[in-house]
Amino acid sequence: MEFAPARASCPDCRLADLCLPYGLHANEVKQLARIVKNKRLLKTDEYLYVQGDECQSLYAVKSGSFRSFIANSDGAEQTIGFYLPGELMGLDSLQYGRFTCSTVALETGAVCDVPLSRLNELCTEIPGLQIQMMRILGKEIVADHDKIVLLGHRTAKERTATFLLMLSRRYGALGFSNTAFNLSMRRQDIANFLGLTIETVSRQLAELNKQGIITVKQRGVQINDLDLLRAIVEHCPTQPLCAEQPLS
Amino acid sequence: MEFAPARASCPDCRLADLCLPYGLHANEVKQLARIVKNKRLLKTDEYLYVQGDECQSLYAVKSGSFRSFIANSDGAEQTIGFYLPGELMGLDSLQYGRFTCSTVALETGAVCDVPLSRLNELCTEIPGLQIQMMRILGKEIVADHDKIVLLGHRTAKERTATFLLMLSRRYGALGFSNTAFNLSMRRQDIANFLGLTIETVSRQLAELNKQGIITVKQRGVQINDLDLLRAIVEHCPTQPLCAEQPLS
DNA sequence: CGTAGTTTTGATGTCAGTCAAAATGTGTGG
DNA sequence: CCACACATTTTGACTGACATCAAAACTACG
Repeated sequence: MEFAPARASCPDCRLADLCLPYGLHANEVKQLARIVKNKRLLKTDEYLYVQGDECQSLYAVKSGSFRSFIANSDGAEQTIGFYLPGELMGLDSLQYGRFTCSTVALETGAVCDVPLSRLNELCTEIPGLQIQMMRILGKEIVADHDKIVLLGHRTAKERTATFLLMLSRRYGALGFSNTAFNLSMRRQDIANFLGLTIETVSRQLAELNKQGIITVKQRGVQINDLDLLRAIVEHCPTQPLCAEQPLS
Repeated sequence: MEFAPARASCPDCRLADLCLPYGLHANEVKQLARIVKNKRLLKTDEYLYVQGDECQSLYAVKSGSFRSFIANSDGAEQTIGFYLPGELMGLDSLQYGRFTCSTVALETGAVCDVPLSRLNELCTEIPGLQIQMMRILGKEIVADHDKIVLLGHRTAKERTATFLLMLSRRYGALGFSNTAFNLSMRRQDIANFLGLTIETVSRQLAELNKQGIITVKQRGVQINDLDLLRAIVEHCPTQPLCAEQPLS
């Protein structure tokens, strides 16, 4: 999903209010922009970083979408999450300075490279930036908690519906349609993320399609009845994956 | 689990190197100690805070243990995690300033109250404290990722073994035995955390007991063969719930 | 148009959930 | 110290949702 020209710097970036600059004054945003370097371009299936790599920078999604996952010694993967424009990747590295998961591009995309040492320095100079980092980290934690709830005691149907609502909300927050979008990930990625098999995901999507709640055709998804979809996850916590709301 | 006198302040606290003061100079620890107030005592089943409450403070476990969970409108719960001494609770509130989960004492315990506004101020004054906050937040995220892996594609036996290893590691890091300990949570809490039922957890523990790998008697657990227990989770990511290692 | 990758559909098996009851533990008052 | 009530844990029999295995249909790309 193309959103903003990859060359646009923080002060001109349409994603600024969803990203690190949120809440900063114009001159502070300029300071931040000075440390952000090398807007890196990635092709489909290209790795942004690999589990175990030393972390020099965090990465903000400029365009495209990404998948992060943890692999075990057998090569078996667990998808941890998907990243859309405006979201910050690599926060898991803050503990030891190494990435604990790998991140790969689901489609052609671009990221902003935010050097960690410079970011830490700037956080002491700009209190608002430190606050915003805390907000973003809190958001990541809440999103992860929502995933724990998702995987804990949900049926295949509830998981599938929750997944669609999660994307709907996030696309909407980005200014796109929240009822019609293309999935950038394969069925295998969705299934793995939801703790299911591709067959089960396929069957659940087929049934939602048959009931008329959604219309699926390969990667294309149209939500025909958001309320019915929400009703499926009704007996869910507070709100489905609420961490995807814009910061406010 | 009693660990240190509840009245001990940061500079004298045995948990300091597992908690916020890690990596700070003596005078910085004193500054931190000045903002930490009201060491609060809680009895079994007493709530520390409730989902939706406005967050004024983060809480560090001084003694005892705690369970945090998310409840939905039906009252159904998903346990998000357990907290042992030295761990910081309430990090999920950093996004919007409200707790997104509830936290309850599993036994008599004490917490240190760390006012959030003062902590933020101090983070700009003491760069090392800001770094340590980032480390703690990164640790929380990695721990949550491990839980996602745990719930994603694991069998009941693997989940149960992982749970025991997780506690073993954390008790060990605290200076206690990593092979003999008492569970402070009920079977219901374990089952809920692992995305299983109490019957299944009971059966899995019974089988591990029958195989001689562990000896369970109600709340008491003795691990007779750590390697066999690890072998059960062998085909797992990197290391089981590695986020529970001490910061180093 | 042909090959490889992805998704869908169908038939069967199994692990964990559900229902039910017994066993064990915990606390209270006499 | 015992008796009783209540909560927690264990054990057993049965069921069901999702996984597994297998093959067909669809898509994409050279």
